[in-house]
Amino acid sequence: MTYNFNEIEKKWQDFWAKNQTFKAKNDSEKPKYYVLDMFPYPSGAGLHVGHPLGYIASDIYARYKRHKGYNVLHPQGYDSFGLPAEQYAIQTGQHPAITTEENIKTYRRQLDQIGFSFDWSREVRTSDPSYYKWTQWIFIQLFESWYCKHTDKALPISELIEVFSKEGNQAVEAVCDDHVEIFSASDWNAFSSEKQQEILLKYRLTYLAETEVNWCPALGTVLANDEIVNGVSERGGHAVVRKKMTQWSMRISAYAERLLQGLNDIDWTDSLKESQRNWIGKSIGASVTFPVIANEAQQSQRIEVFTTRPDTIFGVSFMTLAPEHDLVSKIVTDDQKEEVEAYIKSTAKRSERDRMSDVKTITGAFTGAYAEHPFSKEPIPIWIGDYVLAGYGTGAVMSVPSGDQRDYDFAKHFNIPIPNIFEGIDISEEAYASKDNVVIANSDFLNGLALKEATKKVISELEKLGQGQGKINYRLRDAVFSRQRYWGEPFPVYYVNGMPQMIDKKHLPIRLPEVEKYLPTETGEPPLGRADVWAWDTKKGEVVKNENIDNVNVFPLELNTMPGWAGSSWYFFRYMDAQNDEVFASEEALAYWKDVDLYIGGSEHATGHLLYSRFWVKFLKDRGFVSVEEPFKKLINQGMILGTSAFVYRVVANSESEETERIYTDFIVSRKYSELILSDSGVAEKLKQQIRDYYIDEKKDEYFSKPFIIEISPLHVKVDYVNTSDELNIEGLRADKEFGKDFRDAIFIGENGHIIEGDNDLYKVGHEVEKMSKSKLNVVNPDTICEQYGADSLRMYEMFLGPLEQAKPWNTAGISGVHGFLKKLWKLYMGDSGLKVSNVEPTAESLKTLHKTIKKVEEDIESFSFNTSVSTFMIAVNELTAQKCNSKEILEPLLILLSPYAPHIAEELWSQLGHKESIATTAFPKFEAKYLVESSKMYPISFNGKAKFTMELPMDMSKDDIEKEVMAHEKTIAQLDGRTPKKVIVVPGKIVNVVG
RNA sequence: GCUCAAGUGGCGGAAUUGGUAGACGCGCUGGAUUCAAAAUCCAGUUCUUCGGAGUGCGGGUUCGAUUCCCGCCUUGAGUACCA
Repeated sequence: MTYNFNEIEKKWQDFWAKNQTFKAKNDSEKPKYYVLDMFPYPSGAGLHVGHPLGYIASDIYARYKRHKGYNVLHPQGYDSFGLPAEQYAIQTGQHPAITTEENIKTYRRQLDQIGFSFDWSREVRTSDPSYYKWTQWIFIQLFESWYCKHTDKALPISELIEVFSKEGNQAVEAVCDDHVEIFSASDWNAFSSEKQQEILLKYRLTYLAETEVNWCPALGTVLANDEIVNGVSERGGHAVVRKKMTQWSMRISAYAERLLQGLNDIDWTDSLKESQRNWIGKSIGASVTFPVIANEAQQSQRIEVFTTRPDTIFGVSFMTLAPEHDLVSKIVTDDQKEEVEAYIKSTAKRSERDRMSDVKTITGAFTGAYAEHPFSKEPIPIWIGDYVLAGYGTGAVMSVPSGDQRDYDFAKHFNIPIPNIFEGIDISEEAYASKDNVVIANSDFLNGLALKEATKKVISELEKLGQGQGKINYRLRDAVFSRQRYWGEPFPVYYVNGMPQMIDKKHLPIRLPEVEKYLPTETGEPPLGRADVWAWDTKKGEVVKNENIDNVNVFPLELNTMPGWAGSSWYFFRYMDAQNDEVFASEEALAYWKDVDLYIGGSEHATGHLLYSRFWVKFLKDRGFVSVEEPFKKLINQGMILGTSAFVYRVVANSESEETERIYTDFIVSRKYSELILSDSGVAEKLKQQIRDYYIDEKKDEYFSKPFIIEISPLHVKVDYVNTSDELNIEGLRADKEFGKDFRDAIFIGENGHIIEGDNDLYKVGHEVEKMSKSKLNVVNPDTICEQYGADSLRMYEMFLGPLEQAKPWNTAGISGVHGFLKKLWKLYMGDSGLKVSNVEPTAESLKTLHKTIKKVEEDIESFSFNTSVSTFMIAVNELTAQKCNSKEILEPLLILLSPYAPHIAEELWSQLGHKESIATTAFPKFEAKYLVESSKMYPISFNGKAKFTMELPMDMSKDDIEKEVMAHEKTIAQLDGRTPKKVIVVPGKIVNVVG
């Protein structure tokens, strides 16, 4: 009987599905364990071998935990709202729901064929109304909450309204918009409803406000900070500009400190925690107010700045405002007006990207106005400059050129004085930005103080003046929550007199309306502006036709949709109770499953999904909907699997006289030959002649008759046409549907310089390790691998490649190793005539092999070192084969060890051994140390730390006896060559080292 | 610039309470089997001037360092005028 993996794998996948082997129970006596993979977005391209890496690792762990007696929740679903499906819809007119459905089918088929132990009865899709009903519900909860600083948690907005109506807002300590007006209870009660709603928006955890946003014209939508990479959109790489728009925002800044502190209690990698810490960006300093010196035409104004170095306040020689700062237009003098306006115009034109890529050019303008120094009362010129960001702090800085390099450069450029306030520090070349060895000078009452004391002193003096206090600032900004797109969750919001109103929870879900096109309207409204049935009837409690809008009972609905991270910020709770229609998950389910014990996914979600999820969970906890503070107890980032790209080398002729005149020839040379051409002029001449001869009858002949230089242009080719020896399948390449036509006329020159006709020469490709992607033509499809080697081989090979967290290149050739191992394993159990396993007593040797394997595999799984257990299995099978072991007592437990890694073959052999039940919940074998006890040890004998030979000595031999034995050994005498050793180190059970 | 991670054969990688560096696999070489091929099996495979040398480089601690300490270099990832 041979190992027919295709048949076996299909058989067991069907068995698991039919018997619901992996269905998790919500009421179990067993301890719970929740293993989760990051939500996949079902893209049209399907899976490549890089995608399942994390899924395989989590599946191994989930299966292992079942063997260890846990009730395991291991679900899967789809983050199915998103940009790619919508972009495709725009191009083809196809409804995104249809493409999404098709893509999900492909994903499901691909996932199934790898043999994952998912509980599919709990599948969720973010684009499913029964799911986004609860996303909308959470949004409403956020709207109906505010953040109380006093209790440090979110509270219902009704409690805030009660306080307002009883005592106004003077005593309220809330996280809210800056500059909220102070009012009394009687003021509040006298306000109109609109006014009250306007005020409440400044307190709500999700609020509508005009904010400066990142607008991406190409995608027609705003983007959150984490959706922008290097100044361009993460998806598609389009330009992003700054724009003021009215948008929904999430007051995540309220949770900055808790998000930061919570990192200390979770088991995540340091690098991931570090990125979140940087993203939150806590800095401790002071806020300082500088009055603007008023001239007769202007009202008195104040500039508030944030600084981390209040101790350097006497070093301030100018102030700088961001060009967008509100105050600029109010303080600019008539003389400077023209210059300032011109400067603002020129900076507004620069995109975010330009501004970032060009940090060296110093630009700015003087406003003509002056501020007054809090202590010296000296006038300080106020400048504007785009090195000051409107979005950070207050958008204004007190510039201390002696202590900050950017201020220093700005001052040098505009000839502003640079007063030195550091004792014994030379600042003639650069600023002294270090916080070490600071002694303040030329600073009145701060003279002679070190940083810490000076900071303390200056803050207390500022407080006395009422011009400042200690302050903590966070870089974390409130997150923009509106997207001007179609394929996302609709907001459960309608507008009365321009004020947003929540639709009552009982009417949820508010379903996405139909539109005829997925583009913005002609007037620039989002795609939902095209819907005809998109108005809210408050009487009927349903969505009705727009024509019914009367602004009395029927009102317009919100036209924006929610961003991709809305649905993914809470999905892990839905898996606990996926079918519930009454609540997002029942109390019992939430109480049983609590949180995710193990979360595996990519590090690209560090500052997006993983931060937003933590924020929503903290909020849900504050409001009593869940009991956990953090969603993901342990998190592992799997490393990327890189692709091995293949290159052919096209010959390019470049005119000797005019360097820009390049012609791509039809000649494509092999790897080795391409190097030869560049290094050996003789070979190059020969090729030139071949090219001239070839084009002799063509128009290009004229070009090639003149002298030209040969260059080589590497070109990606599909890795599908390259075999394990790097040889290119030329005929296959020419027949390729997509790229074949590019090579139909190509002339291939092989390794030995011959034009390839038949098998007279070989064409070899070059290769390079790059990210696996469609555009680099280096994707390897798991379907092909499963077909040729089987899912078990794929699973084991993905693990065998290297440590889970590290990036590593894929090389299909290497899979023969693990595939050969599985065949060898099969042969250990199955002979030509069937099962070879019997009830014979195992040998001590076999028991030792088994137990050291149990020990190692268990340790490896616990430490997520899956690559080393694959080696361990190989060693075990090699040893047992050599021992000719066919004892059931050995081979049966071995299958349980293997089953998390290669579940199909394990199930098959398990049933061959006579079991009727699945191997999935069989108890993990128990390691027994007694089988590993050794009576002797092969001691390595070292001389000055270098091992020279080994000696077998009893384990229980004393140190002295070992030394005597070693010294008496003939090889020792030969090594020493008559010398007397200074010292002999004997470490029993380890090593002997002879020194001297 | 800052933060984090990582540098070991031709390749993926193994070994860290400091104790025989290169497990396991790929590839390669030779052999067996075969008419031949595939498959399978066996042997070898860090370099070497055969003394030794050797885990990115230079120091240090130690009887002994891939492992610990100090200083550099390189690569990758993230972040970036954050006051």
